Amino acid sequence: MARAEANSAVSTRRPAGSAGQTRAAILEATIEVIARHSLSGTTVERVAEAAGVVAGTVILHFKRKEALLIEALEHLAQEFDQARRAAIAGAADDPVGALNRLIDVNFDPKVSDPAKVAVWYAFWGEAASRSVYLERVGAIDNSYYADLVRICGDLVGRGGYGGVDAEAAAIGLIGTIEYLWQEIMVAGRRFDRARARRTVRAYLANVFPRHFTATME
Amino acid sequence: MARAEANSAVSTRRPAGSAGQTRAAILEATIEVIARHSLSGTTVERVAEAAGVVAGTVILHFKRKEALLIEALEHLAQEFDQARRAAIAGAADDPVGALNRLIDVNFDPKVSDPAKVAVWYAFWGEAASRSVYLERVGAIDNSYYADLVRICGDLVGRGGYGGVDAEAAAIGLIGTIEYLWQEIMVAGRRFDRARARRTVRAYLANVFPRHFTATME
Amino acid sequence: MARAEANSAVSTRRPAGSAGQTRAAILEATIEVIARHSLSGTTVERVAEAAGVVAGTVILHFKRKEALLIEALEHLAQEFDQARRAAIAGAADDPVGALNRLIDVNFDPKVSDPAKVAVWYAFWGEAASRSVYLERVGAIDNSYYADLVRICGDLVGRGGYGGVDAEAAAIGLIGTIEYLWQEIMVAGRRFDRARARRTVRAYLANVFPRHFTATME
Amino acid sequence: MARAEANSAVSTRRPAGSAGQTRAAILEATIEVIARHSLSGTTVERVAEAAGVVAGTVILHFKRKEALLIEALEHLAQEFDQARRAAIAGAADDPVGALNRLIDVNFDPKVSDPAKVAVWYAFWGEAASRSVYLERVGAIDNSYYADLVRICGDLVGRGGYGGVDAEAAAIGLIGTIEYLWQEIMVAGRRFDRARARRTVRAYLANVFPRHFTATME
DNA sequence: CATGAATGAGTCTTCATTCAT
DNA sequence: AATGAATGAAGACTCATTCAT
Repeated sequence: MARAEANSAVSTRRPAGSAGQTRAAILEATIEVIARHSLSGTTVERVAEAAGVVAGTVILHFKRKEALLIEALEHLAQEFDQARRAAIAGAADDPVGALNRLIDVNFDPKVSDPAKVAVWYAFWGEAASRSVYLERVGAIDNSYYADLVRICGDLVGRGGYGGVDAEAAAIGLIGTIEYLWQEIMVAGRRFDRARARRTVRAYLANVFPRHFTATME
Repeated sequence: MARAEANSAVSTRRPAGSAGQTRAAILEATIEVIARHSLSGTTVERVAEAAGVVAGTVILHFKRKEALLIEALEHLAQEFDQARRAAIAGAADDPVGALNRLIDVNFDPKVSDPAKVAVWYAFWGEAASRSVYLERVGAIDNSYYADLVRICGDLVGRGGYGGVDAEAAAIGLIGTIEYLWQEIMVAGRRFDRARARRTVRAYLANVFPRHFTATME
Repeated sequence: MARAEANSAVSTRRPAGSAGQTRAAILEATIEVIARHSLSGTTVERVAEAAGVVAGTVILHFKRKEALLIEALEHLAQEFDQARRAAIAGAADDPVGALNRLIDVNFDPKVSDPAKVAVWYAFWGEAASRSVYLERVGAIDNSYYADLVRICGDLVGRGGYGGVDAEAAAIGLIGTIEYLWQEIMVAGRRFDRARARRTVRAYLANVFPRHFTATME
Repeated sequence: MARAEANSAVSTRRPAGSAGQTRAAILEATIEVIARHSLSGTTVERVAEAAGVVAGTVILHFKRKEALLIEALEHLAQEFDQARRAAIAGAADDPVGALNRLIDVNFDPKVSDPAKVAVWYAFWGEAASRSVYLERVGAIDNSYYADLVRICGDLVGRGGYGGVDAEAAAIGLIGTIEYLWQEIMVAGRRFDRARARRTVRAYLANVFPRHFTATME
């Protein structure tokens, strides 16, 4: 909130050669506004106000509102993707550690910020009728899915869980996390992250009892 | 509705029941339009066109657009709720049968119609910023959750699954179904319902191996 | 000016089933506004105000501003075309009479209304870069040209003007009239129509001395 | 312009003369842009781009867009005026030669460049509602008119064309040329200049048969 | 009950212009 | 002299809603 004012005390506007700063502020403001007003209530004016600029400035930087939304979505998608990818790096040698890190990252306050989660679901809600969104949202979800199936498969194989269906285990894991994310959207700041982590671990303990317990950390 | 047909033959009176018919047509049209254009692209005019009336008529019946949307959501929520409730009726005596019926109903083509699923997620996407939606969507999800926890708890107790966390098992089940519903939204008519049912059963087999197998039916 | 108010004393708006009336009023208003403000100064708002409606109503009837302009142009073009065509009907039998009637019609106050003339040149001014306008404006001018060449050719043949080039005579006639039309645009209400007619006849007398004199009527 | 290149090598001083060069480039670019996009489509940004500068620079040199347009019009008007004046210099002694030179200059590719002609009519189109334009465009047209009437009068007197109305002859000449200029605007590069010259001479031959023939040159 | 015509509040977008650098 | 960033006023168009018929 009130980003643009920061750089200059006297003049209300025009902080000089600061191109990217304004852009970034607008992008951040977009997330805020979508979270508060949903996609259908997101207007260029509201975004501008939240970014401390004027509507024209938003268009100046993003050409069209649609482009702004897509860029905001892409921004978010990449943030999620990178965080998850970092968490499961080296999963081949340590699937259990990878899954634990994945849980942590999914409920890290910075990643699963209520505003970001709300925005994520806002885009999902429009995805069915907007292929542009679907491509972005869908792409990251698909790669996430593939990674998890691989990790669960590893664990099934090496952990001696003969009867366990790795794919179903992975889907159950994703679904469990998603269910809890939906709670974030509803509960906002009151969401209990520790309990959420415990619930996911309880889920994993149900399927892989020799490698997980609900109360680990 | 049956009444309306009765006097369409003689018609000594004004087209009785036509009011209710129009209302229903508009409500149906609303689902169609939201599915195709998302909430932000749903206009009274588009709904009217899909229902074969003019925009004024839509307002005549629902007073405000917002009321129309809420009623459409409520309609959908009740449809889902009733179908699920019917499926798990008598769950106390037969938790396994209840869960199997629940799976079937969740992937019944009438219940999980791509359009309806898309609309459901569209409302979810706006729920964070519209408490009206959240109440409706949230309410049915909560009662659904409570029912499932109870059923899973029953199964854990009676089935001798000592180590299994019933709550986590229920959440995993809901999440698994939800994950597959998202696939419906993406895949539309191409969605493979049989495979979806198998996946959910595989999930249940992972947690309750002595009562479920992936390929049951 | 203030067309719409005429039909209803009490209510400021909504004259009932009067669809075409409003359309016509807007079209007339468009001519007025273009004449006063030129094409680049013609806004939907100004047109609406001149027509006694609101900007949205203009769009309601014409969908897009561009369509309104094109329709206004077409309206004008047809008016000119019909008037001229009527004047030269039966030219085959009486070329001299046809030319005289053509002169009269071209300087008839209703046809060569200063506003209409200004609008005509406004469209000409944009025609070079807007093929839509060019097609309309060009089409009527071409047929006009062809008619005149034919009539002059007749007169050359039957009148015994051996040395006269009919095409050049026709072009000179069109050009003379056009030159005087430009004066209308400049002089507005002060334009001397009688003198204009005399000038054109003087032109014809220069070329066809045995059939025309400057001061005929 | 030559000076600028001279010090581009050493450059002990600031790029002298660059100011005037930029101004000229912007003026030229303005003609280009108006020709391609008409007056209503001419934006400072487009002009700037065509001139290879940014929008701010255009304003820097001309203060206001309106001033730029007026200056461009004045530039054009003077170019036309000078060319025509040069052509009819010495007309008193040789009216026939003056008229022939006038024809040539009017269809000289440099003078009647399609872009320039389009721009000329673009200004005409707005002249009715912009007195600034009317003054400029009107002024040159008036002096042109007066010159031609004088020349034709001379020819009538000295050439023994007793019955010919000099004023009407002059107006017919101007109108003929104008008619052909409109063809330039429509036809662009495909315009047949030789045929145009022939047509004008045919016109003069119609009026002054003993001094002109269509095919002279 | 239903419609067609109209409204007016908003929304996105364009564009001339300003100004610090 | 020139630029890049920003502004703000104005513009076209959308859309929920009103209302006489």
